Amino acid sequence: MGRTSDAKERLMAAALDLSWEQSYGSVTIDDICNRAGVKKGSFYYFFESKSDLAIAALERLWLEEWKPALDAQFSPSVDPIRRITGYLESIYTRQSEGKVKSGRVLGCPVCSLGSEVGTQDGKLSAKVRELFGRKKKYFESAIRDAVAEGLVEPCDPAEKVATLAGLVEGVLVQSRIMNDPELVRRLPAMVLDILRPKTAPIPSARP
Amino acid sequence: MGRTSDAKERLMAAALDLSWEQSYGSVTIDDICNRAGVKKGSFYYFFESKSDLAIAALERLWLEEWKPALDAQFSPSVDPIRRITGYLESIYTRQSEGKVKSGRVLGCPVCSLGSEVGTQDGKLSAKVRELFGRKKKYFESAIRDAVAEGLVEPCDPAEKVATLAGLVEGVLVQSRIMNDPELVRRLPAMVLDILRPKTAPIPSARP
DNA sequence: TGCTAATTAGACTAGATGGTCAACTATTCA
DNA sequence: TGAATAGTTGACCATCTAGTCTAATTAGCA
Repeated sequence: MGRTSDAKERLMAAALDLSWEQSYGSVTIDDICNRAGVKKGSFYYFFESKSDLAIAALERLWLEEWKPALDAQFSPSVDPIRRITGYLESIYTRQSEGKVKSGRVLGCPVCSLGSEVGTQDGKLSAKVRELFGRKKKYFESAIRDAVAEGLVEPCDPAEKVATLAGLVEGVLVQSRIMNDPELVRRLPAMVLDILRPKTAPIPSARP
Repeated sequence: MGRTSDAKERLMAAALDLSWEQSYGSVTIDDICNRAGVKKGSFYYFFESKSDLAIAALERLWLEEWKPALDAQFSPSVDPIRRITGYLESIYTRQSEGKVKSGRVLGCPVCSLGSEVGTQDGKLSAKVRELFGRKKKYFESAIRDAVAEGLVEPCDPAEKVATLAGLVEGVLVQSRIMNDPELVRRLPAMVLDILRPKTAPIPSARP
């Protein structure tokens, strides 16, 4: 009963895109409404505030993009080391596609947003931490499996993941600042240099 | 001739502090003026815009803080590996002091600012890149020296530095988002795990 | 078909923000 | 001492922005 609409979805997509292309703080509610083709009255019908919208947009990002991509890349049917390098390669693909489309390397939207609001918006940065926490589990599991299969030296998976996550996020931030996808391209090699697998990881199938 | 003032300095310091504690975009010119104890008329007497001020503030940060600290830490009289780990330890000291003072781990001000304005303010992000470029030279030189002294395996210093810089910036961003200085404390160990020095680095003198 | 709830349009307000300006004050040096 | 110079002040304006409110519209359902 009553009419239906995808305005809510469009608002979430617009908010995420704009904060990624520019920055969370510099994007106004009017900007978001314009990009989404939605009037402000509708915005406040669906969301309480920009922060509220951003939290919803992050959860949507997880469900629609990150989770499916991670589930596919970190499938237990894939060699543990290859799960990680394959994922990093897909990051490179996305980033250099973005550079072609928008002329810019945009880095990780969640990380940029998190760094920006980390000291201010409590609920929003809690959501950012939540997403990172979920993502970390994929890496931890891959490293645990790699250790179990004797592919890498025994180590504390949590510590290794802290190093890897730091490196990956850092390289993405650098590539955003430098507008250079080349850094991201080298990410798999950098990570292998940290993991030092005993045998060369199984390369991905050529499509 | 004419009256003198340190208002310009106070404005630069206030701008840097506020953008670090919060974010560049969310800090208004009024905020900066209030923190500096300066009226808006004076602001526009010294600077054309917030962006103009930020550029000046970054150059000041380099001259007053980064350069002296780096010159001391990366002195050729210090063991090359120890230059790097010593520098990372000093980062940890600063970050955990900040956490005690302000209750927050603030990360790297230049990196946060760079990530935020990277796609928008051309001149400002050029200044950010310039600062990173200068800093990189210290690391490259240390690694070249380490290779020359046979402390680490031969490698391309530029590539190694890209990895190290990515890791360091990434860990700082993560520590800001997580508000956890512990990550930064582990940074020297993470970096040693990448450099893999053949002999244990010479520990710093206990004061 | 018409009822009803879901959605939209868009005008409106209050306050924040960037930016200007002319008058004012302090300092220095000739 | 008194210009000339360097810096300060606060009022002022136009614009932008978040947020509100009401009347109109539309889609699902009986």
